[in-house]
Amino acid sequence: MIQNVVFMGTPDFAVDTLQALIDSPKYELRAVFTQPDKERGRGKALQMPPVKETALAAGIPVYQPERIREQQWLDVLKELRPDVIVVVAFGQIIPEEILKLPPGGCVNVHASLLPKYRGAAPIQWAVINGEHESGVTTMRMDTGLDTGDMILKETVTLAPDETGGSLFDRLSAVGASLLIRTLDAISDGTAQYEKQPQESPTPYAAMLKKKDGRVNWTKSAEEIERLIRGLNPWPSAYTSYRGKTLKLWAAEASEEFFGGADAHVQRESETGVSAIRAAEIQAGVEEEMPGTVAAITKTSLKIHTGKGLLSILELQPEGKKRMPVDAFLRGYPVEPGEMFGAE
RNA sequence: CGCGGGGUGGAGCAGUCUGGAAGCUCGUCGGGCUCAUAACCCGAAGGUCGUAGGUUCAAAUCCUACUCCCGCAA
Repeated sequence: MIQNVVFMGTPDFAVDTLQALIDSPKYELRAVFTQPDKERGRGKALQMPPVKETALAAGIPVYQPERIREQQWLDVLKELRPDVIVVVAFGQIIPEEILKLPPGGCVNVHASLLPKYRGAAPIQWAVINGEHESGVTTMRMDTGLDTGDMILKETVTLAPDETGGSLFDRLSAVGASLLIRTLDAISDGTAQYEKQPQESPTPYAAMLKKKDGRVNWTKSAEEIERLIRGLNPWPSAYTSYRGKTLKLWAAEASEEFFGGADAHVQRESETGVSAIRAAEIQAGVEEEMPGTVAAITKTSLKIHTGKGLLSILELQPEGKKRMPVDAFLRGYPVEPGEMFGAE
């Protein structure tokens, strides 16, 4: 039987789950732990984490430890006497003493089908890697990173045009309901704990850095397209054009080729990319280099990649708003053979 | 006071430095051509040049303040 709950979380993803707890009549939310306010935005103004805003609006006490592992916070938690601690994207490693404190344990909501995509950015990486399905897993935390015993799981199917943002929203909602069901199961003693395998079948889903969004044009058009979707809306994929940053918001891989390029495609599939590429370089066919403009019409812009053409659909020049590609082409006369991503 | 770019007909841009008739590529509307078109030809409408004030014979352009949008950084 559990009643008293303490919540730990920080970003948007945690808000749906927090709200579900606030709305739940069965559980009493004793306190919310979140990261300290940080300087954000252009003005350098101090801004509170989304979780804090939601908690304050609901009148829940908020604690913002700089370091949760310090003794004082353990003391605070002991006094709160939580039956269970719910952790959703908190952003700090929780020490073992706290993990062991609540009788019901520390329950984590993770946005992937564990053991796949352990780490801080499972949503984006699932899209980037072209997964056809992903989901949310709840688990009882242990000292490893996302390695605890799994309790409940819910699968969602990824749409062909799924973006990091759209999947984020869906999994956020799924996570909220899954957590409540998980608490119910723990509370009435029906929860089943399933051990995870030691090894994850996927690479660790590391926190995304701005730099991860830089497009490597030697990758295939499909891979680049997935990167653009996975990093939309944050941190966004980008390249450079005429010395300025150019964000890419939407694109599609295109098998379409033009004019004499058809011959190259045929040969590429038979003899391999590198041989053809070498021959082309030798022949001075620079417009075939990855990153160069392959074809332009009034409403489309196709760029050579390591494999196939990438048709840009929506982009955003530095200092401008995002715009569809046809609008971009009206004001920025792109030349065939011009290079993207050159610096 | 973190750094920087920008606000010009419906869209995207040029023009600002070197003040002197509002421009380009599109879109829209009307007409023509075509089997056909996000094609081509002819014609038209549509703008307080972000706001307020200042300098000047004259301001999109120079000066001041304000406001909104965006990129970087965090």
